Amino acid sequence: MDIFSEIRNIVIENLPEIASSDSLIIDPSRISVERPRDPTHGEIATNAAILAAKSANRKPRELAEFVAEKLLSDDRIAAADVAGPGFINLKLKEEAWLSVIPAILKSGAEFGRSTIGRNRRVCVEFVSANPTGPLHVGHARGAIFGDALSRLLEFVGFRVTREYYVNDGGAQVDSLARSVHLRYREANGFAVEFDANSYKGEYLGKLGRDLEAKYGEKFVDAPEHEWIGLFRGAAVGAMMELIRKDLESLGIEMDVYFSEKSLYGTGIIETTLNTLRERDLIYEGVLEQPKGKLIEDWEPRKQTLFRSTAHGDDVDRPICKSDGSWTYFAPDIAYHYDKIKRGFDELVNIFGSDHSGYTKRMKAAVAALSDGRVAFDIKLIQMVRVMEDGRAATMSKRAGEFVQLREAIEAVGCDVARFVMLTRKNDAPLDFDFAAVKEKSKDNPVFYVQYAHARICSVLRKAEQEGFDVSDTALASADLSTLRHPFESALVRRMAEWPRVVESAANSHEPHRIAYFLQNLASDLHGLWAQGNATASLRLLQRGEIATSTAKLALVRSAAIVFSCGLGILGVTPIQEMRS
RNA sequence: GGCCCCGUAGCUCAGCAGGAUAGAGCGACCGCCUCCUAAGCGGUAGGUCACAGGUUCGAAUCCUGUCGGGGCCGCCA
Repeated sequence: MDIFSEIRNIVIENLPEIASSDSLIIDPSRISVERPRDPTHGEIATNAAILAAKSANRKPRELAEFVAEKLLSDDRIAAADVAGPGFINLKLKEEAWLSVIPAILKSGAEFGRSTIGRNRRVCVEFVSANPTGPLHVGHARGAIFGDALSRLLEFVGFRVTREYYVNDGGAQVDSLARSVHLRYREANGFAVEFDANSYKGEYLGKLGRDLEAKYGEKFVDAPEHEWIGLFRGAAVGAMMELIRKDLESLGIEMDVYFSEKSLYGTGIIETTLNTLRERDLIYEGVLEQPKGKLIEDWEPRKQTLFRSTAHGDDVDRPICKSDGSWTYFAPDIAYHYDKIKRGFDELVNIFGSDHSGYTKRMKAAVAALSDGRVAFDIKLIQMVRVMEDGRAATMSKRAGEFVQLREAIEAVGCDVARFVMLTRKNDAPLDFDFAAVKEKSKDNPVFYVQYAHARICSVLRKAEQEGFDVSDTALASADLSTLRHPFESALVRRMAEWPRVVESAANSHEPHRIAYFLQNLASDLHGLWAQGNATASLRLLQRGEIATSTAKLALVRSAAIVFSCGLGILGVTPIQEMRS
């Protein structure tokens, strides 16, 4: 049940009649039905008459009056006034708002679920960190964002595949293998001599010792080609195991780990490129030197290029290096072609913001290979600055002094980490402040929301002890007519917005909206609660006032359901009581 | 030189595919516990929405340009 879409439907139903002879042509999606900022403008305002006036060839205000009159006949609408350039400001009967409470109690965690996904299949690719070490806090943001978005999309009716693209085919994993070899030599009693490309992290030490235990000194002085493949495989396997555990500690489970290496030597890349070649999107050519960026040893070279400019990119992109081997772009194209062939209706990629220059060519490739049929969104995740003692900690993977995800999770807990990471829009930088995040106060949004939920659980426990039937079925049939106070009304109206918040968050791929909504909901709840301190009649539990108390319990219980549902989308466990 | 993101209150940020007088938290100031969890609540102060044009009945929101911050730009992924 979404009261806003119901009202919206009524409004639209009442539009065609007035314009039937004049061929009403407006885009229904432009009609807004929403709560105005200013409460003096009613409770729900719509611009429908303003938009319709043009095609109906009538004056907006006049048309608005006409529609308003008709809307009044609906038994949910208490008042319909025309204001400004032709807005229709509606006031609903209190019962119409209150009906959201039994609706929530009856549908439980399903309240707000929608079908806008229409069972379409969407592939959400996220993390995809190179398998060269454990995840750090920066990766965690993308991981949490991707998982929360996946949950959100599932909630609105998409069939979601969570996917991790493992970059196990490039030069980086060779460097990794060499670093492991150094550690292996170390385990054999040799001194390690790292170079600039080495991964120096301690986490490779154990792997070196394991390999020493298995192979002794067999590969200590052996030529690289004898051990590189073996070491690379062992290293990637071990690193992916680390990463899998890190994700697990965040409550994330991927459905598919797709290996880049699996694309090589199978003809898949060649097939993909042939598909593009048939569309005249592959050619041999020479790129110009990028202006404004000095490249020491630049010389024009003939390369195999992808005509990404045909699909909106700024320059065409190389898919072969000068020695003829693939660039990273070639397997990437093949990988996305594979996604398309697997039948996804939509693709979403979560990238670090340093990939911003990569999005256009990727979109060009998907558009070309799917003939524009597959929707493709790329969300760029901005930096996380880890703050400790008021200053930013540094993160450098190769130097091995990055802030490991594991440490952060152990310090603050998975729930806190998840919520905090989702309190910013994806394209805004985020400060992760260890001190603030551990604080148990209003400054900490997680606790603020959790506290609201716990308070409700607390009063429900107490009510049960005092003999109330607090089951959802019992509360759903409560007489709610005593809920008249502004704080109670505010909470009800907030909950009524939940379904549309879910939809807008899902449509825009912005899970942070859920987090913001929950903070507002918590604020409404705490406000109501505190009123009970000053005014006895606003206390939720009142001796002897069974009907009144039951109505209030129904109100807050439905709020608890919304909290629980919203936190569930964020992947955060709602807690029952704050006392530890 | 080009491309992408960002610029909203002292600070950190929301603002829902344009809507009416601009929102929250923190910080500042003033109040609220013999009473369900004060880990909370109420109130006051604080903004030419970077700037200049344009589209529109209507712009923080869309378009163009300027300034400022960040990221990226063949043989790393």
